[in-house]
Amino acid sequence: MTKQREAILHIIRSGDKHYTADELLAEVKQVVPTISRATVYNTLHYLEDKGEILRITGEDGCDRYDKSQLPHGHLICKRCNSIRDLQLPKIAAMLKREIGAYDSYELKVRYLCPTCREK
Amino acid sequence: MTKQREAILHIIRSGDKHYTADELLAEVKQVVPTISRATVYNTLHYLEDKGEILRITGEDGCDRYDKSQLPHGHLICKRCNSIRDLQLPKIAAMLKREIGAYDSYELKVRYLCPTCREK
DNA sequence: AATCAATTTAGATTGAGTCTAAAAACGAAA
DNA sequence: TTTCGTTTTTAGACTCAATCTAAATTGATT
Repeated sequence: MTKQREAILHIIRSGDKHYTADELLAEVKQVVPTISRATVYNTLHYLEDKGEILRITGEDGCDRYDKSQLPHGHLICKRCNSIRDLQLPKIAAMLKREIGAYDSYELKVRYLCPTCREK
Repeated sequence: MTKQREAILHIIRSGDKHYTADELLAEVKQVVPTISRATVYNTLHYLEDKGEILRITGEDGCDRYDKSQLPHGHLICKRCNSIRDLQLPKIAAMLKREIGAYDSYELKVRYLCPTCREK
């Protein structure tokens, strides 16, 4: 585990933020200033393959990353594109009942987040 | 309704294929050879706003379009990437109960399709 | 220390999707 | 049908997240 990968994983694991690759790049640079964009993507793919993190394909055309390994859905604000985790324990049982065997699911719900609703 | 929009909507509505913008462009050119890429995107956004079609954000970085207006999920084969519609009537009620107000949802389930399972 | 494999780096490249400004098509009203 | 204003289409330039490349660096093993 190189210091670059260590730093990226540490940032993703601390807090509940769902980072884009560019946001991560900016953060990691404070720890490893010479890090390049390619390394961030490289590391994200590596961690995704290992099952350490989860990729969320965004509707605004850029992916975000989630620290959680547990299956869950996402609430995505239609105004600011912020993401919040959404636990729906009954989904898994429902899918198993309706489909039978499956590997994983991805559930994205578009809504207006509390912050944007106030404006 | 212009002939370009008519043609695009007709292609989407005939069959169960989930087209990408580029696939649609190629198809529509056989009917309206002068059509441009911008018109395809323009029309897809127009139809999406009107609720005539549904956009599916793909994990491979390009969107696909679904003729159905009714909210539903998608079964995506992990081997051949084929897409099948998945009707789960109980989802909407569950989401409303858990979240409250929301705009739309997108549910993608990775699985092994019957055809690939045989091999 | 020497060597080979894995990783990082900077910058170029790709490609789906967007933007722009001019041309064309459309619709209403006289 | 002509006129006039609005909407749509068109070709091509542009954007930007993500990928690719090839050279440099780092790491691990003996």
